[in-house]
Order: sequence, then C-alpha cells, then structure tokens
Amino acid sequence: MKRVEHEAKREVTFSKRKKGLFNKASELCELCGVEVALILFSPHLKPFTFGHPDANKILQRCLTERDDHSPGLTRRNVFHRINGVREKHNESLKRLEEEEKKSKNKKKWYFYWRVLVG
Amino acid sequence: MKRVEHEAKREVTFSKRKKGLFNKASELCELCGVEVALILFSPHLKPFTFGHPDANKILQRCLTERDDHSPGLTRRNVFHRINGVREKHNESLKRLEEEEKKSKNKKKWYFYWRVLVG
DNA sequence: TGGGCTATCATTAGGGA
DNA sequence: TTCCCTAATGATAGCCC
Repeated sequence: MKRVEHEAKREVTFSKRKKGLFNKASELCELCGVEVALILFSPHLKPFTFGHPDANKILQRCLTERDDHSPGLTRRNVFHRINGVREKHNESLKRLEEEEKKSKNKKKWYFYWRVLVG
Repeated sequence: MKRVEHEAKREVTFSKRKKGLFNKASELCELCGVEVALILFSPHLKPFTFGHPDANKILQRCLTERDDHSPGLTRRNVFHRINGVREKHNESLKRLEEEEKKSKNKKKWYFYWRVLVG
C-alpha cells in the first residue's frame, strides 16, 4: 500500500474506494443493526459523511458521553493511545497533506454534508 | 442484505466486518492521503473509532465549522461556504472544551480507542 | 471478541467513454 | 466523478481455538 502519486488516478481511486467504504459501512449497519458514523475529506478537502442512524447524533454522543474511566475525546487522549508506528505513519501522511494544501487556496473551501442514511 | 438474527453470529460478523472496514479506511488514507474518521458502536454499544490524522480533530471540525444559517450538524444536508476557517475554528474549540468540562461525569458510556493498523 | 484456516464470492484497478 | 468491463486481488463465512 503506497500513496498513489498521479493526481488524477488518486482521485479516481478515492472516489471508487469511498463508494466501497460507504457500502461496507452500510452493510455493517444492516447486518448487525449497529450505529456507524463515517466522515472523510477528499483530496480536495471536500467532506463526505455517512451515518446511521444519523451522523450528528453519533458525533454528539462521542463528544459528550463518557464515564470516569475515560476522559473523553481529547487530543491528549488520542495521541496517548496511538502507538509509535501509527504515529510515524500519520506524521508522514500529514506532511504530504500539508504540501497539497499549500497548493490550494485555503480560503475557498466548499463545505457540505452528505448524509446518506437517515 | 438482512440483519443477522442469531446473536452470536451477529457479533462475530460485526467483529470481522469492523476489522475489514477499518482496513478499508486505512487503505484509503494511505493511498489517497486523505482525512478519515470512523466511529461505530458494537451490538453491545461498545464504541470503536478509527481516525486519521486523529478522529478528534476531524469531529471537532465538523461540529464547529458552520455559519449562522446552519446550526451545525443537522439531519438535512448543509451546503455552505466557509471563510476565515482558522479563527472560527479556534474560538469554537475553546467553547467545546468548556462544554466538555461541564458535562463530565454525566453519563455512563465506556469509551475507548482502538487504532487499527500498527 | 479475536485469531487462524480455506473455499467461495465480492471488490478493485485500469482502460475507455 | 461515475459507469461499463474484465482479470486479478482481496474479503467473508463458517468452523475451531
């Protein structure tokens, strides 16, 4: 698994795999009757979401519901639990993304939601 | 695609497909260098998340980037343009942190993170 | 819940439109 | 971005631990 360098191909790959990922998420919902929220940003930073029963509900819960054993969704918490390998990997991906972002105009983001289910 | 009725089988299916879904999400990150957040609740309501670069960041962005015309993550699709993302984002993050402090100890979820690959 | 194993079925890459 | 097509690759169900 390596990053697809050719831009056009990367976008096609993204589009195809996003569809596949949404399908898988949908199947999981149907098969097991569970709640799923999925958010992703395209190479052009377009956001896409999938949610069952409704992405909003799930996200809100994640940000507010917890118990004493878990400090909730904080940046600290996240990085605490990520192991070194993953972290390094993320770092390099982040740098790649930064380079991409620089070549775009940040202030022209188009932001929209697509809730497929619910 | 129909719900798996037998409980034990449903749980096994969930476990296996969750793994597959996380792998797919991970592959999408690697191949296309994009941001992904994935949250799901098992049949027993255990939460699992996957995130790149970090689920928290993506979720907060989704909950805080909005304008006066849209109350945030609503069920219906939201379509709008964001300007001055950085400043708004930072302001909102502060508010979110305060709200999080207030809501501590309120609920009873068992919350934990599982970062797949690595 | 998750890991291993395997036959079978589903999905993806790649090319073209 | 999406759809069609095909070969090749990858994922899942079912069974045991």
